[in-house]
Amino acid sequence: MQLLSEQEIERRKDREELMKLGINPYPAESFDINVTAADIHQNYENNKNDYKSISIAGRLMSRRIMGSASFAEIQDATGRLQIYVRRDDICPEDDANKVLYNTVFKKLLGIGDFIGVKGYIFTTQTGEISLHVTELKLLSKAVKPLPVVKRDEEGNVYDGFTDPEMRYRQRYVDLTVNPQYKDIFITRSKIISTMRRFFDDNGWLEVETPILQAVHGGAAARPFKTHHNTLDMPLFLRIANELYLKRLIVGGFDGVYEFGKMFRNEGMDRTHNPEFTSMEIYVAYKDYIWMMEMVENLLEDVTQRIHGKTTVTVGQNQIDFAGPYRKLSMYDSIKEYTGIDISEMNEKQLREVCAQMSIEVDDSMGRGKLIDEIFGEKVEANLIQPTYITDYPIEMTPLAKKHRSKAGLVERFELFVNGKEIANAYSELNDPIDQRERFEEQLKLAERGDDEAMAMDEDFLRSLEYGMPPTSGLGIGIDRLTMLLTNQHTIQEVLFFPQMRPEKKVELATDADFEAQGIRADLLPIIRKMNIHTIDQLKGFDANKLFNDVCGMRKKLKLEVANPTKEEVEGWLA
RNA sequence: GAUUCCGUAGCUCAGCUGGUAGAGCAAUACACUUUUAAUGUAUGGGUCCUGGGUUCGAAUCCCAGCGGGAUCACCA
Repeated sequence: MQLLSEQEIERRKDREELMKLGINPYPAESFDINVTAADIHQNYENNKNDYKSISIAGRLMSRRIMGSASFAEIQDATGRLQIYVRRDDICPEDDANKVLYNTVFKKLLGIGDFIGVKGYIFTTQTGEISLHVTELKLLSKAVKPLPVVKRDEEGNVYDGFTDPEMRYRQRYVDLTVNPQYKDIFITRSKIISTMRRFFDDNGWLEVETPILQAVHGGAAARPFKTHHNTLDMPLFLRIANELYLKRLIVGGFDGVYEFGKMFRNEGMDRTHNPEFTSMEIYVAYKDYIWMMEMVENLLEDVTQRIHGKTTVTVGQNQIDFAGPYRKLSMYDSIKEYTGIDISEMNEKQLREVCAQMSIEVDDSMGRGKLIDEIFGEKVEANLIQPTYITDYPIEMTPLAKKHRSKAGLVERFELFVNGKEIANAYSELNDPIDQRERFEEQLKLAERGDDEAMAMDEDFLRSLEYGMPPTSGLGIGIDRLTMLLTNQHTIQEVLFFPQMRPEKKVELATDADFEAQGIRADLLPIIRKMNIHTIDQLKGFDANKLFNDVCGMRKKLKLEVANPTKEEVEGWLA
């Protein structure tokens, strides 16, 4: 049971009328098309002979009716095409009433309906490439009115469909009336397909690893918890897939990668969605130095493919993805942007530095976390052009190998672009004894109250004990990368269906529900008109008031039905 | 989670210090054979987010709730 607006009722009537005329508003058979709107606009001028017998389908997006001829626009997946519909061209000569034009096209079709049309392309007097329609067929009737977004020749938008809530909740409407947003998703798809091809060309294998994990490892984050009935055990939605991909390197693959959803049970805002897409890749016999060059080649390839060049405009900035990128160690970056050398400082001294800079810290933070806070506060936002920050303190990074020459550091880099982290990579830790100690350090942090500290994964340790070759690993957040390359500043714009709170749905009572309460069917229009749509609303009334109001509304609506008796109304509320 | 702004017709939005809700587009009806966001004339369309409170009277003021945006905190 749903409440319908005037226009929705009207369109449902149109649907019925079409059926009465013997026209199926939802025909089953396919409608063959031989051209797209974009093709016509690009190629008609130079190949006019090729456009004399075309068949195209799309959604009716506007109509301008002038008596026995009309202009309208249809929109297919590639864009819009104006169509010219003339009564005597689409109606059979023996139909005196010209039903297809006068009734079907003018009255029973509306904006949003899908139609298929055949005819020939011509150019109107005002110079618009248009389709002169000789055949018209309804393909699907829309019973909800589409918002009408208008644009003039300068591209100014009138009556835009702009409310973010409606755009995200009803993405299908957004994509229909704001087709420019499709480009974001097309680019997103190209980013992924370009990366996939790049990896495949190198002989690395695309793999899939478990999303349901008994131990959630590989990252510092709070997980979603679920339960498996047959096993009667808790399972977690993965927060990372790193430990599984490394098991595959142990198993003998030279290179494995996975594009996949990760799930983190944390805050939501314009850069965080509870599920997000990550790409992780692990390549054997390589280190993080090698990985830097690989990332440069990868991002050059991706930006070339989507923009035809390596420079991308993001907000006010022009960012160049051609390598090599600037490299700066974590300590040097802090020195550069704060003037303070923290490389030799212990936890206590770091706390003092944080206090000086009025950076908020708490007791659960160890040395690594404190450095990360300083970096996040003072350095990160300054890294506009692609910059590798390298050589992180060991405390921050339990899965990376100790630095080959610098004590207390690990071989890790993060790539920062436009002030945001885009990629994270290590020379992977493959010493099982060292790895166990690092996990134990994490457990100590957990005891101090760090609820994101990593859990011990015994099976992963066992795999390392069998031996993992030296390996370099990389993770890239696909949503964030897409935001960057499409110049969007919210993650919701690069996700088709960002997570939203559920829409509140009021359970409306049906006519039968009201009749079950003893209300006569002929009184129902009165009840509805009084905006009583649930049994609870009805029962909230005082019998006297309800009796008076119903009789009053009957009079107001001038309905030819008998008033209920006072006893009748009391019966409804019983 | 905190702060703040917002929620009015299918869509985009007005609505002043409280007095029975307005416009444009869309819809409906009539006229119109080459129009370009926008032809003309007429008509219909509302749970002013929900629930309380103040008041003779609430879209408007107050409180609570729901949903969303923005900023901040945490996280990728």
